Amino acid sequence: MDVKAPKGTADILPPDSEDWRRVVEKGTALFRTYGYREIMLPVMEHTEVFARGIGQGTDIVQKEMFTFTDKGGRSLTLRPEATAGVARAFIQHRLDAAGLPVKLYYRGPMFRHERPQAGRYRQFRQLGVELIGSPYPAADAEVIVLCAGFFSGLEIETDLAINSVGDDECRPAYVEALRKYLGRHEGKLCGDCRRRAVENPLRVLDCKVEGCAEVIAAAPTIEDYLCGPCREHQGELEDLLRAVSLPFRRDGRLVRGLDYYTRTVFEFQDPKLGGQNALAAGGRYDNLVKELGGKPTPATGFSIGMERVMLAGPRQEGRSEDGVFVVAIGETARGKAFLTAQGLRGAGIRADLDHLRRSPKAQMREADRGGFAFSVIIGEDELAGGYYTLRNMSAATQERVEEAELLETLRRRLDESGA
RNA sequence: GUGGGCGUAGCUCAGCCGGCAGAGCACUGGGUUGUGGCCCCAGAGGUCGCGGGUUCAAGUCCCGUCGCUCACCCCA
Repeated sequence: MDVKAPKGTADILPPDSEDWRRVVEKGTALFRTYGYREIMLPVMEHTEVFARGIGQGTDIVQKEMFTFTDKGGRSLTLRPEATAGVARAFIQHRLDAAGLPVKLYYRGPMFRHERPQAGRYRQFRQLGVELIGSPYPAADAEVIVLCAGFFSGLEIETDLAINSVGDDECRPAYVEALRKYLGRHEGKLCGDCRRRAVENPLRVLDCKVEGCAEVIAAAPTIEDYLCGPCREHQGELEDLLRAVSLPFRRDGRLVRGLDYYTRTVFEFQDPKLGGQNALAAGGRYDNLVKELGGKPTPATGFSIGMERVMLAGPRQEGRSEDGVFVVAIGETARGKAFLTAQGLRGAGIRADLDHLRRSPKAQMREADRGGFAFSVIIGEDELAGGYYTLRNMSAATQERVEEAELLETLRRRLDESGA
Protein backbone atom coordinates (compact mmCIF):
# COMPACT_ATOMS: atom_id res chain seq x y z
CA MET A 1 0.00 0.00 0.00
CA ASP A 2 1.48 3.24 -1.15
CA VAL A 3 0.26 5.94 1.18
CA LYS A 4 1.19 8.79 -1.11
CA ALA A 5 -1.00 10.79 -3.46
CA PRO A 6 -0.24 9.94 -7.12
CA LYS A 7 2.53 11.84 -8.86
CA GLY A 8 1.53 15.32 -9.84
CA THR A 9 -1.48 15.44 -7.53
CA ALA A 10 -1.66 17.25 -4.24
CA ASP A 11 -3.81 17.51 -1.15
CA ILE A 12 -4.84 21.01 -0.23
CA LEU A 13 -5.07 21.07 3.54
CA PRO A 14 -6.32 23.62 6.01
CA PRO A 15 -5.42 26.39 6.46
CA ASP A 16 -4.36 26.60 2.77
CA SER A 17 -7.74 25.30 1.66
CA GLU A 18 -9.29 28.34 3.34
CA ASP A 19 -7.22 30.63 1.13
CA TRP A 20 -8.29 28.67 -1.94
CA ARG A 21 -11.93 28.87 -0.97
CA ARG A 22 -11.75 32.64 -0.56
CA VAL A 23 -10.13 33.10 -3.95
CA VAL A 24 -12.62 30.82 -5.69
CA GLU A 25 -15.58 32.49 -4.01
CA LYS A 26 -14.32 35.93 -4.88
CA GLY A 27 -13.84 34.88 -8.50
CA THR A 28 -17.18 33.19 -8.95
CA ALA A 29 -18.97 36.12 -7.29
CA LEU A 30 -17.31 38.40 -9.84
CA PHE A 31 -18.36 36.11 -12.69
CA ARG A 32 -21.96 36.31 -11.51
CA THR A 33 -21.95 40.09 -11.53
CA TYR A 34 -21.13 39.79 -15.23
CA GLY A 35 -24.11 37.50 -15.75
CA TYR A 36 -22.34 34.14 -15.91
CA ARG A 37 -23.94 31.10 -14.29
CA GLU A 38 -22.26 27.90 -13.24
CA ILE A 39 -22.20 24.77 -15.36
CA MET A 40 -21.13 21.58 -13.59
CA LEU A 41 -19.64 19.04 -15.95
CA PRO A 42 -18.40 15.47 -15.69
CA VAL A 43 -14.64 15.19 -15.23
CA MET A 44 -14.51 12.67 -18.06
CA GLU A 45 -15.82 12.70 -21.60
CA HIS A 46 -15.75 10.37 -24.56
CA THR A 47 -12.21 10.65 -25.87
CA GLU A 48 -13.62 11.81 -29.17
CA VAL A 49 -14.78 15.10 -27.62
CA PHE A 50 -11.21 16.11 -26.90
CA ALA A 51 -9.59 14.52 -29.92
CA ARG A 52 -11.87 16.43 -32.28
CA GLY A 53 -12.31 19.53 -30.15
CA ILE A 54 -8.74 20.24 -29.12
CA GLY A 55 -7.20 18.82 -32.27
CA GLN A 56 -5.54 15.54 -33.18
CA GLY A 57 -2.16 17.11 -33.79
CA THR A 58 -1.87 18.89 -30.44
CA ASP A 59 0.51 17.80 -27.70
CA ILE A 60 -2.40 17.56 -25.29
CA VAL A 61 -4.20 14.97 -27.39
CA GLN A 62 -1.11 13.15 -28.61
CA LYS A 63 0.65 12.57 -25.33
CA GLU A 64 -0.93 14.21 -22.31
CA MET A 65 -4.35 12.66 -21.85
CA PHE A 66 -5.45 10.21 -19.16
CA THR A 67 -7.37 7.89 -21.43
CA PHE A 68 -8.85 4.53 -20.46
CA THR A 69 -11.35 2.00 -21.69
CA ASP A 70 -14.41 1.43 -19.53
CA LYS A 71 -16.08 -1.93 -18.98
CA GLY A 72 -18.32 -1.37 -21.97
CA GLY A 73 -15.33 -0.93 -24.25
CA ARG A 74 -15.77 2.84 -24.64
CA SER A 75 -12.75 5.09 -24.68
CA LEU A 76 -13.05 7.74 -21.98
CA THR A 77 -10.67 10.55 -21.07
CA LEU A 78 -10.23 12.63 -17.93
CA ARG A 79 -10.76 16.18 -19.13
CA PRO A 80 -7.51 18.03 -19.90
CA GLU A 81 -9.48 21.27 -20.16
CA ALA A 82 -13.11 22.30 -19.90
CA THR A 83 -14.06 24.17 -23.05
CA ALA A 84 -14.62 21.10 -25.20
CA GLY A 85 -16.91 19.67 -22.51
CA VAL A 86 -18.85 22.93 -22.27
CA ALA A 87 -19.34 22.88 -26.04
CA ARG A 88 -20.48 19.27 -25.88
CA ALA A 89 -23.04 20.08 -23.18
CA PHE A 90 -24.15 23.16 -25.12
CA ILE A 91 -24.91 20.97 -28.12
CA GLN A 92 -26.40 18.05 -26.20
CA HIS A 93 -28.86 20.20 -24.22
CA ARG A 94 -29.57 22.67 -27.03
CA LEU A 95 -28.64 25.52 -24.78
CA ASP A 96 -29.06 27.90 -27.69
CA ALA A 97 -32.81 27.22 -27.67
CA ALA A 98 -33.39 29.70 -24.83
CA GLY A 99 -31.61 32.41 -26.77
CA LEU A 100 -28.05 33.52 -27.26
CA PRO A 101 -25.66 34.41 -25.86
CA VAL A 102 -25.20 31.74 -23.21
CA LYS A 103 -22.83 32.80 -20.43
CA LEU A 104 -21.35 30.05 -18.30
CA TYR A 105 -18.59 29.61 -15.78
CA TYR A 106 -17.04 26.42 -14.47
CA ARG A 107 -14.52 25.33 -11.91
CA GLY A 108 -12.87 22.10 -11.07
CA PRO A 109 -9.99 19.73 -11.69
CA MET A 110 -8.38 19.08 -15.08
CA PHE A 111 -5.91 16.30 -15.84
CA ARG A 112 -2.84 16.17 -18.03
CA HIS A 113 -0.14 13.52 -17.96
CA GLU A 114 3.01 15.65 -17.92
CA ARG A 115 6.17 15.75 -15.84
CA PRO A 116 5.23 17.90 -12.86
CA GLN A 117 7.18 20.98 -11.90
CA ALA A 118 6.52 24.34 -10.26
CA GLY A 119 3.11 25.55 -11.40
CA ARG A 120 2.43 22.42 -13.40
CA TYR A 121 0.58 19.41 -12.07
CA ARG A 122 -1.17 16.33 -13.41
CA GLN A 123 -4.32 17.30 -11.62
CA PHE A 124 -4.82 21.03 -11.55
CA ARG A 125 -7.78 23.26 -10.99
CA GLN A 126 -9.23 25.78 -13.34
CA LEU A 127 -11.78 28.53 -13.06
CA GLY A 128 -13.13 29.71 -16.38
CA VAL A 129 -15.90 31.36 -18.33
CA GLU A 130 -17.41 30.83 -21.76
CA LEU A 131 -19.49 33.38 -23.67
CA ILE A 132 -21.22 31.43 -26.40
CA GLY A 133 -23.08 32.92 -29.34
CA SER A 134 -21.51 36.28 -30.08
CA PRO A 135 -19.11 36.81 -33.00
CA TYR A 136 -18.34 40.38 -32.02
CA PRO A 137 -15.19 41.93 -30.52
CA ALA A 138 -17.17 43.23 -27.53
CA ALA A 139 -17.62 39.64 -26.39
CA ASP A 140 -13.84 39.12 -26.42
CA ALA A 141 -13.43 42.44 -24.65
CA GLU A 142 -15.90 41.43 -21.97
CA VAL A 143 -14.16 38.19 -21.04
CA ILE A 144 -10.74 39.86 -21.11
CA VAL A 145 -11.89 42.68 -18.87
CA LEU A 146 -13.57 40.17 -16.57
CA CYS A 147 -10.37 38.18 -16.29
CA ALA A 148 -8.39 41.35 -15.60
CA GLY A 149 -10.90 42.17 -12.87
CA PHE A 150 -10.31 38.80 -11.27
CA PHE A 151 -6.61 39.53 -10.93
CA SER A 152 -6.93 43.13 -9.83
CA GLY A 153 -9.40 42.03 -7.15
CA LEU A 154 -6.70 39.79 -5.72
CA GLU A 155 -4.04 42.48 -6.20
CA ILE A 156 -2.04 40.25 -8.53
CA GLU A 157 -0.16 42.20 -11.16
CA THR A 158 -0.29 40.66 -14.60
CA ASP A 159 0.80 41.46 -18.13
CA LEU A 160 -1.84 40.98 -20.78
CA ALA A 161 -0.67 39.72 -24.17
CA ILE A 162 -3.07 39.49 -27.08
CA ASN A 163 -2.90 38.36 -30.66
CA SER A 164 -5.05 37.14 -33.50
CA VAL A 165 -4.50 33.73 -35.02
CA GLY A 166 -6.78 34.55 -37.95
CA ASP A 167 -9.59 32.41 -39.27
CA ASP A 168 -10.28 29.85 -42.00
CA GLU A 169 -9.93 32.60 -44.61
CA CYS A 170 -6.48 33.85 -43.75
CA ARG A 171 -4.71 31.41 -41.47
CA PRO A 172 -3.96 28.79 -44.15
CA ALA A 173 -2.11 31.36 -46.25
CA TYR A 174 -0.07 32.47 -43.25
CA VAL A 175 0.75 28.92 -42.20
CA GLU A 176 1.91 28.23 -45.74
CA ALA A 177 4.10 31.33 -45.79
CA LEU A 178 5.55 30.47 -42.41
CA ARG A 179 6.25 26.92 -43.49
CA LYS A 180 8.09 28.12 -46.57
CA TYR A 181 10.10 30.62 -44.52
CA LEU A 182 11.03 27.98 -41.93
CA GLY A 183 11.98 25.61 -44.74
CA ARG A 184 14.50 28.12 -46.01
CA HIS A 185 16.06 28.42 -42.55
CA GLU A 186 15.84 24.79 -41.59
CA GLY A 187 19.55 24.60 -40.86
CA LYS A 188 19.31 26.94 -37.89
CA LEU A 189 16.32 25.25 -36.26
CA CYS A 190 16.43 22.75 -33.43
CA GLY A 191 15.35 19.17 -34.11
CA ASP A 192 11.91 19.64 -32.61
CA CYS A 193 11.30 22.72 -34.68
CA ARG A 194 12.30 21.01 -37.90
CA ARG A 195 9.56 18.51 -37.26
CA ARG A 196 7.12 21.21 -36.17
CA ALA A 197 7.89 23.31 -39.23
CA VAL A 198 6.21 20.63 -41.28
CA GLU A 199 3.48 19.38 -38.96
CA ASN A 200 2.40 22.49 -37.07
CA PRO A 201 4.46 25.54 -38.01
CA LEU A 202 2.69 27.86 -35.55
CA ARG A 203 4.21 25.93 -32.68
CA VAL A 204 7.70 26.96 -33.74
CA LEU A 205 6.85 30.51 -32.77
CA ASP A 206 7.09 29.95 -29.06
CA CYS A 207 10.22 27.83 -29.13
CA LYS A 208 12.85 29.23 -26.77
CA VAL A 209 15.95 27.58 -28.21
CA GLU A 210 18.51 30.23 -29.12
CA GLY A 211 18.98 29.40 -32.77
CA CYS A 212 15.25 29.18 -33.30
CA ALA A 213 14.62 32.49 -31.57
CA GLU A 214 16.84 34.14 -34.15
CA VAL A 215 14.87 32.62 -36.99
CA ILE A 216 11.58 33.45 -35.32
CA ALA A 217 12.49 37.09 -34.84
CA ALA A 218 12.65 37.57 -38.58
CA ALA A 219 9.76 35.27 -39.44
CA PRO A 220 6.61 36.60 -41.08
CA THR A 221 3.97 37.40 -38.48
CA ILE A 222 0.28 36.64 -38.72
CA GLU A 223 -0.44 40.34 -38.64
CA ASP A 224 0.67 40.76 -42.23
CA TYR A 225 -1.60 37.98 -43.40
CA LEU A 226 -4.83 38.68 -41.54
CA CYS A 227 -7.84 39.06 -43.80
CA GLY A 228 -9.96 42.21 -43.67
CA PRO A 229 -12.61 40.93 -41.25
CA CYS A 230 -10.00 39.50 -38.87
CA ARG A 231 -8.01 42.71 -38.96
CA GLU A 232 -11.14 44.71 -38.28
CA HIS A 233 -12.12 42.40 -35.41
CA GLN A 234 -8.70 42.81 -33.84
CA GLY A 235 -8.78 46.57 -34.25
CA GLU A 236 -12.17 46.89 -32.60
CA LEU A 237 -11.13 44.69 -29.71
CA GLU A 238 -8.04 46.81 -29.11
CA ASP A 239 -10.14 49.98 -29.23
CA LEU A 240 -12.46 48.57 -26.60
CA LEU A 241 -9.59 47.61 -24.32
CA ARG A 242 -8.13 51.09 -24.68
CA ALA A 243 -11.56 52.58 -23.98
CA VAL A 244 -11.62 50.88 -20.57
CA SER A 245 -7.95 51.74 -20.01
CA LEU A 246 -6.81 48.14 -19.83
CA PRO A 247 -3.16 48.00 -20.85
CA PHE A 248 -2.14 45.20 -23.19
CA ARG A 249 0.76 44.15 -25.33
CA ARG A 250 0.25 42.88 -28.84
CA ASP A 251 2.37 39.78 -29.29
CA GLY A 252 2.46 38.48 -32.84
CA ARG A 253 4.09 35.27 -31.66
CA LEU A 254 1.46 34.34 -29.10
CA VAL A 255 -0.12 31.07 -30.17
CA ARG A 256 -2.11 28.56 -28.21
CA GLY A 257 -1.67 24.83 -27.87
CA LEU A 258 -5.25 24.07 -28.80
CA ASP A 259 -6.43 23.98 -32.39
CA TYR A 260 -9.88 25.40 -31.81
CA TYR A 261 -8.86 29.01 -31.43
CA THR A 262 -9.78 31.55 -34.09
CA ARG A 263 -8.98 35.24 -34.21
CA THR A 264 -8.51 36.48 -30.65
CA VAL A 265 -6.09 34.74 -28.31
CA PHE A 266 -4.77 36.19 -25.07
CA GLU A 267 -2.74 35.34 -22.01
CA PHE A 268 -2.44 36.92 -18.56
CA GLN A 269 1.15 36.45 -17.46
CA ASP A 270 2.90 36.93 -14.16
CA PRO A 271 6.31 38.45 -14.88
CA LYS A 272 7.54 37.27 -11.48
CA LEU A 273 6.89 33.59 -12.20
CA GLY A 274 9.43 31.60 -14.20
CA GLY A 275 8.67 29.10 -16.93
CA GLN A 276 5.05 28.56 -16.06
CA ASN A 277 4.08 32.21 -16.22
CA ALA A 278 0.63 31.99 -17.82
CA LEU A 279 -1.89 32.48 -15.02
CA ALA A 280 -4.85 32.51 -17.37
CA ALA A 281 -5.37 32.15 -21.08
CA GLY A 282 -8.17 32.08 -23.55
CA GLY A 283 -9.55 33.29 -26.80
CA ARG A 284 -12.18 32.94 -29.45
CA TYR A 285 -13.26 29.55 -30.79
CA ASP A 286 -15.74 30.07 -33.56
CA ASN A 287 -15.40 26.58 -35.03
CA LEU A 288 -15.53 24.37 -31.96
CA VAL A 289 -19.29 23.91 -31.62
CA LYS A 290 -19.60 23.11 -35.31
CA GLU A 291 -16.60 20.79 -35.11
CA LEU A 292 -18.34 18.78 -32.39
CA GLY A 293 -21.50 18.43 -34.41
CA GLY A 294 -23.54 21.48 -33.41
CA LYS A 295 -24.74 24.44 -35.39
CA PRO A 296 -21.97 26.89 -36.27
CA THR A 297 -21.80 29.03 -33.13
CA PRO A 298 -19.14 31.62 -32.35
CA ALA A 299 -17.79 31.73 -28.80
CA THR A 300 -15.06 33.13 -26.61
CA GLY A 301 -13.75 32.50 -23.12
CA PHE A 302 -10.80 31.93 -20.83
CA SER A 303 -9.48 29.66 -18.14
CA ILE A 304 -7.56 30.54 -15.00
CA GLY A 305 -4.95 28.17 -13.55
CA MET A 306 -5.72 28.18 -9.85
CA GLU A 307 -2.45 26.64 -8.67
CA ARG A 308 -0.55 29.36 -10.48
CA VAL A 309 -2.78 32.03 -9.04
CA MET A 310 -2.08 30.74 -5.55
CA LEU A 311 1.63 30.66 -6.42
CA ALA A 312 1.42 34.29 -7.52
CA GLY A 313 0.34 35.19 -4.02
CA PRO A 314 -3.18 36.61 -4.02
CA ARG A 315 -3.68 39.17 -1.29
CA GLN A 316 -5.49 37.58 1.63
CA GLU A 317 -7.39 39.53 4.20
CA GLY A 318 -5.96 38.71 7.61
CA ARG A 319 -7.80 36.15 9.60
CA SER A 320 -9.91 37.98 12.10
CA GLU A 321 -11.00 36.39 15.34
CA ASP A 322 -14.59 35.38 15.68
CA GLY A 323 -16.82 32.93 17.46
CA VAL A 324 -16.86 31.42 20.89
CA PHE A 325 -15.07 28.56 22.60
CA VAL A 326 -17.02 26.98 25.44
CA VAL A 327 -14.79 25.95 28.34
CA ALA A 328 -16.08 23.36 30.75
CA ILE A 329 -14.40 23.17 34.13
CA GLY A 330 -15.07 20.01 36.04
CA GLU A 331 -17.00 16.87 35.27
CA THR A 332 -20.48 18.26 35.82
CA ALA A 333 -20.07 21.27 33.54
CA ARG A 334 -19.52 19.22 30.40
CA GLY A 335 -23.14 18.50 29.63
CA LYS A 336 -23.99 22.17 30.06
CA ALA A 337 -21.09 23.16 27.80
CA PHE A 338 -22.32 20.84 25.08
CA LEU A 339 -25.82 22.33 25.25
CA THR A 340 -24.47 25.86 25.29
CA ALA A 341 -22.32 25.26 22.21
CA GLN A 342 -25.30 23.74 20.42
CA GLY A 343 -27.44 26.75 21.25
CA LEU A 344 -24.85 29.15 19.90
CA ARG A 345 -24.38 27.16 16.73
CA GLY A 346 -28.11 27.07 16.24
CA ALA A 347 -28.05 30.85 16.41
CA GLY A 348 -25.47 30.96 13.64
CA ILE A 349 -22.48 31.71 15.83
CA ARG A 350 -19.30 29.72 15.31
CA ALA A 351 -18.84 27.73 18.49
CA ASP A 352 -16.67 24.85 19.61
CA LEU A 353 -15.69 23.02 22.75
CA ASP A 354 -13.17 20.54 24.12
CA HIS A 355 -13.68 16.94 23.06
CA LEU A 356 -10.79 15.42 25.00
CA ARG A 357 -11.84 16.17 28.58
CA ARG A 358 -8.76 18.26 29.09
CA SER A 359 -7.79 20.69 31.80
CA PRO A 360 -9.13 24.26 31.83
CA LYS A 361 -5.69 25.44 30.86
CA ALA A 362 -5.62 23.19 27.82
CA GLN A 363 -9.11 24.31 26.86
CA MET A 364 -8.09 27.94 27.06
CA ARG A 365 -5.11 27.16 24.88
CA GLU A 366 -7.38 25.60 22.30
CA ALA A 367 -9.61 28.67 22.42
CA ASP A 368 -6.56 30.80 21.77
CA ARG A 369 -5.18 28.71 18.93
CA GLY A 370 -8.56 28.38 17.30
CA GLY A 371 -8.81 32.12 16.81
CA PHE A 372 -11.93 32.57 18.89
CA ALA A 373 -12.93 36.09 19.89
CA PHE A 374 -14.56 34.95 23.13
CA SER A 375 -14.67 32.05 25.50
CA VAL A 376 -17.61 31.13 27.66
CA ILE A 377 -16.53 29.55 30.92
CA ILE A 378 -18.73 27.15 32.81
CA GLY A 379 -17.62 25.81 36.19
CA GLU A 380 -19.04 24.94 39.58
CA ASP A 381 -19.71 28.56 40.47
CA GLU A 382 -21.48 29.31 37.20
CA LEU A 383 -23.60 26.20 37.44
CA ALA A 384 -24.63 27.03 40.99
CA GLY A 385 -25.31 30.68 40.24
CA GLY A 386 -27.02 30.20 36.90
CA TYR A 387 -24.71 32.47 34.95
CA TYR A 388 -21.80 32.36 32.48
CA THR A 389 -18.38 33.93 32.60
CA LEU A 390 -17.72 35.55 29.24
CA ARG A 391 -14.09 36.22 28.42
CA ASN A 392 -12.89 38.54 25.70
CA MET A 393 -9.79 36.72 24.51
CA SER A 394 -7.82 39.56 22.99
CA ALA A 395 -8.65 42.07 25.73
CA ALA A 396 -8.32 39.46 28.50
CA THR A 397 -11.37 40.85 30.27
CA GLN A 398 -14.22 38.88 31.78
CA GLU A 399 -17.81 39.66 32.60
CA ARG A 400 -20.65 37.86 34.30
CA VAL A 401 -23.61 37.17 32.03
CA GLU A 402 -26.95 35.83 33.21
CA GLU A 403 -27.89 32.59 31.53
CA ALA A 404 -30.86 33.98 29.60
CA GLU A 405 -28.82 36.87 28.26
CA LEU A 406 -25.86 34.99 26.83
CA LEU A 407 -26.98 35.04 23.22
CA GLU A 408 -27.96 38.67 23.21
CA THR A 409 -24.82 39.80 25.02
CA LEU A 410 -22.61 37.71 22.78
CA ARG A 411 -24.18 39.09 19.63
CA ARG A 412 -23.59 42.61 20.87
CA ARG A 413 -20.00 41.91 21.89
CA LEU A 414 -19.17 40.14 18.60
CA ASP A 415 -20.65 43.07 16.76
CA GLU A 416 -18.52 45.53 18.72
CA SER A 417 -15.31 43.58 18.22
CA GLY A 418 -16.04 42.82 14.59
CA ALA A 419 -16.48 46.49 13.67
C1' G B 1 10.68 12.05 -23.21
C1' U B 2 15.83 14.78 -21.56
C1' G B 3 19.04 16.89 -17.68
C1' G B 4 20.29 18.75 -12.49
C1' G B 5 19.35 18.76 -7.06
C1' C B 6 17.42 16.34 -2.72
C1' G B 7 15.44 12.05 0.54
C1' U B 8 17.15 11.98 8.78
C1' A B 9 10.90 13.33 14.05
C1' G B 10 4.36 16.06 12.01
C1' C B 11 7.28 20.65 9.65
C1' U B 12 12.22 23.14 8.57
C1' C B 13 16.81 21.12 8.85
C1' A B 14 21.98 19.85 11.43
C1' G B 15 24.78 15.45 11.88
C1' C B 16 32.72 16.85 10.26
C1' C B 17 37.68 12.30 8.33
C1' G B 18 32.52 5.92 9.43
C1' G B 19 32.17 5.30 16.32
C1' C B 20 25.52 6.00 21.55
C1' A B 21 20.23 9.62 16.11
C1' G B 22 20.06 15.63 17.33
C1' A B 23 18.06 21.02 17.26
C1' G B 24 14.26 24.65 16.39
C1' C B 25 9.08 24.90 15.55
C1' A B 26 4.58 22.18 16.41
C1' C B 27 2.19 18.62 19.96
C1' U B 28 1.03 16.64 25.32
C1' G B 29 1.50 17.36 30.66
C1' G B 30 3.19 20.41 34.66
C1' G B 31 4.89 25.20 37.05
C1' U B 32 -1.13 28.24 38.71
C1' U B 33 -7.72 23.68 43.29
C1' G B 34 -11.09 27.28 37.64
C1' U B 35 -8.09 30.69 32.84
C1' G B 36 -4.81 31.22 26.64
C1' G B 37 -0.62 34.12 24.28
C1' C B 38 5.50 35.24 26.97
C1' C B 39 8.76 32.32 30.15
C1' C B 40 10.55 27.76 32.76
C1' C B 41 10.48 22.24 33.47
C1' A B 42 9.25 17.49 31.70
C1' G B 43 7.36 14.11 28.01
C1' A B 44 5.88 11.80 23.59
C1' G B 45 7.37 11.31 18.66
C1' G B 46 12.44 7.88 14.08
C1' U B 47 12.06 1.50 8.93
C1' C B 48 17.92 7.91 8.84
C1' G B 49 13.14 6.38 1.43
C1' C B 50 13.96 0.99 0.05
C1' G B 51 17.42 -3.16 -1.30
C1' G B 52 22.23 -4.89 -1.53
C1' G B 53 27.69 -4.28 -0.80
C1' U B 54 32.41 -2.71 1.93
C1' U B 55 33.71 -2.63 7.29
C1' C B 56 34.85 -4.83 13.96
C1' A B 57 31.28 -0.76 13.18
C1' A B 58 27.29 2.73 7.93
C1' G B 59 22.57 8.27 8.62
C1' U B 60 27.77 8.89 6.86
C1' C B 61 31.44 5.19 1.80
C1' C B 62 29.98 2.19 -2.95
C1' C B 63 26.12 0.05 -6.33
C1' G B 64 21.11 -0.36 -7.54
C1' U B 65 16.18 1.16 -7.00
C1' C B 66 11.91 4.13 -5.70
C1' G B 67 10.13 8.84 -4.53
C1' C B 68 10.15 14.13 -4.40
C1' U B 69 11.72 18.54 -6.61
C1' C B 70 13.64 22.10 -10.28
C1' A B 71 14.64 23.06 -15.38
C1' C B 72 13.87 21.75 -20.70
C1' C B 73 9.68 20.28 -23.82
C1' C B 74 4.67 21.78 -23.50
C1' C B 75 1.00 24.37 -21.01
C1' A B 76 -3.34 26.92 -16.95
